[in-house]
Amino acid sequence: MKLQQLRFIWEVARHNLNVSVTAEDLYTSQPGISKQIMLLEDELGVQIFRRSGKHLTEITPAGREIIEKSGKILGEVENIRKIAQEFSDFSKGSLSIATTHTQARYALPRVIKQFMLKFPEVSLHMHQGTPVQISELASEGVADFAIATEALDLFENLVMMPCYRWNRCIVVPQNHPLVSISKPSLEQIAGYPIVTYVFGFTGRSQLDNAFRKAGLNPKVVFTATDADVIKTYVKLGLGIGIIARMAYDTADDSDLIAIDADHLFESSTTKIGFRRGTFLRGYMYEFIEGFAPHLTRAVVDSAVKCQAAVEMDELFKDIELPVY
Amino acid sequence: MKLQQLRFIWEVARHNLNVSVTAEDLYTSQPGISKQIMLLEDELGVQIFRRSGKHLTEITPAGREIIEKSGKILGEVENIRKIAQEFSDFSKGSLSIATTHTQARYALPRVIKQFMLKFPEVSLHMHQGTPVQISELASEGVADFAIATEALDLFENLVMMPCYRWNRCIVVPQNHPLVSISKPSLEQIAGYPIVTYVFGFTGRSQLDNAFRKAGLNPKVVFTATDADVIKTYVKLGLGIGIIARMAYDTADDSDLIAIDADHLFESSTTKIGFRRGTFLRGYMYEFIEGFAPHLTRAVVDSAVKCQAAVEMDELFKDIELPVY
DNA sequence: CCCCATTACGTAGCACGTAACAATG
DNA sequence: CATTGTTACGTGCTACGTAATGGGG
Repeated sequence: MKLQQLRFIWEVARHNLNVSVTAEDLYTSQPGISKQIMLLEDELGVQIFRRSGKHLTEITPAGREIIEKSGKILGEVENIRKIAQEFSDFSKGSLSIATTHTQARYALPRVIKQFMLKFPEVSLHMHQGTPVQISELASEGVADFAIATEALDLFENLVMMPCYRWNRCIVVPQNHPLVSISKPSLEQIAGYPIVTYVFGFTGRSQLDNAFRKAGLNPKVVFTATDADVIKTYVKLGLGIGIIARMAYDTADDSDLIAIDADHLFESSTTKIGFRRGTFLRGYMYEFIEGFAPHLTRAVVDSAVKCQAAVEMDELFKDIELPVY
Repeated sequence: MKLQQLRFIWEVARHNLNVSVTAEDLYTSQPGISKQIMLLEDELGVQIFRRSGKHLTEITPAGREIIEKSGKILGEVENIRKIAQEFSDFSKGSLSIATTHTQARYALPRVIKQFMLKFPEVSLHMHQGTPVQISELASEGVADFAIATEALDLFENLVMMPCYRWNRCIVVPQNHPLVSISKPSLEQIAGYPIVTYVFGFTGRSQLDNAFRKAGLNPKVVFTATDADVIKTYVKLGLGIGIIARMAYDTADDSDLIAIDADHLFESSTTKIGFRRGTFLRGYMYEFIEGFAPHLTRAVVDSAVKCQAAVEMDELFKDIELPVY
């Protein structure tokens, strides 16, 4: 049994059992992978993949378990690499963050800038995607951290911790009738065409909940995954926008008026998550703390130890989250 | 990074940093190991072992963590092997049990015999040793199971479950004055020279506790690790014996009289333990259940999931243990 | 002075790449 | 017929064993 054989079966499983694209992705030859897989199956005496003719069709039950263990092993191998680097040069390394447009555009710049100043030798990588993609990246160990408001809790093997709470604002063109109302109601808002986030993004579910509870069915005329696009279409007069408050910039968006909507919607919580069992470099702890000051190294270490969601709740019940 | 490199550093750590004996133990050459270790250190950019001249003197902090992770990896590799074998032929495999003389001689024979009948193709290996050695063997994955009454809870990474409770009896030669007393007291017993187990074996600690609580300091004239030796010396008239009741055989020991001692000592509990995170073959579950009928597959699986000792207690609080 | 790790060196095995082949949809 | 996995084959690397070297206690 070789580590690469384990990597190969794991990667092939990850690539929908397509050996060719796996090979391309790993910068190696397709027959090489094929052969190593067969050698492994031979050594173990079990089929890992079922074949029909010249296609891998599915993973056998044995294969499923073997691949799962392989994933653990590869994770630990990665940990060893990180440990070694941490001890040989704690200031050098890499940090890859998977996140949504909203976070990347509005919440992270300040933190990232500080981080880069403090750790100039750490190379930073940002992956952007949907909340689900983001979680997947972290859960597979491709990204060190996932930062998002939704979907993070779908993945069992992610340790995730609350970072900050935030709420929405309504953005309208300057001459809009809503401007004159100090605290608009849900009903009043639902009277206008709405431009907001796509479902599954940036707390969209909380937004839908509020309207549903009030028995309202507002007309959402346009959705986008990011506030920049939403604002653009609000400026075009397509409707009123509902976006995260941090996405409203007084300077850049001077032709739009923001109206607080704290009284209308439940606040949402943005979380940071990483794969359970990952070794965290020193600078990773510092990044987390830079992003969410209450997440000190000690708190993070405690969070890692939590198994059940209940324990996690217990841990954070006395901690005041920052609010934006 | 190669799996064998990880195995090498792990084994060297296990062998008190002596590369030569490690090589011998692994049936390979000493320079081979040396070189692979250096290659690994080179690749990782960290020293794993500290050297003074030509000796490995200690493990570096980085090495400590790396070796720990390597242990996990090697364990998972072992699991993959077991999984593969389970799926390719569930009736074939091996089972190695580490236990004390007492268990091997009195508790296990019946179970082992049944097991061998049911799984003739599983090769059985018994390791005998002190409770501490036994626990070590299981904790390192050399043995699949540890069965003992003492010391098992010293190892954090062992899942251990109670199997049965038992108590002691006093064995005396036929003409001994104690024979005429129906329920002797601790004081009466302490009046005679005592022959019993060595400290750390077969519930010896419980025995000491009972005397200490009663403010007695009996004269222990001879100790042994097993009941056979104890009985032999009792027969020689060296003193009265205190042994596990199951170690008294009506037929073989007809020249000795056994006196129940349930009323004098707390009962002891014999436990079975295995390394946390180990894949258990089907026949392993069956072995456990054969030994302790309440430890069904479901119960064992629940026990594996327990993290804290409290959860484990909770799990077993309603289960009636067999008593011998 | 013995023990033990490192260095030197030769070889056998194997992982990997290229090219040809076969099967599937 | 395009896509994809397997077989065939050659080669360069490397793990491993033997032998020689050097440091410590």
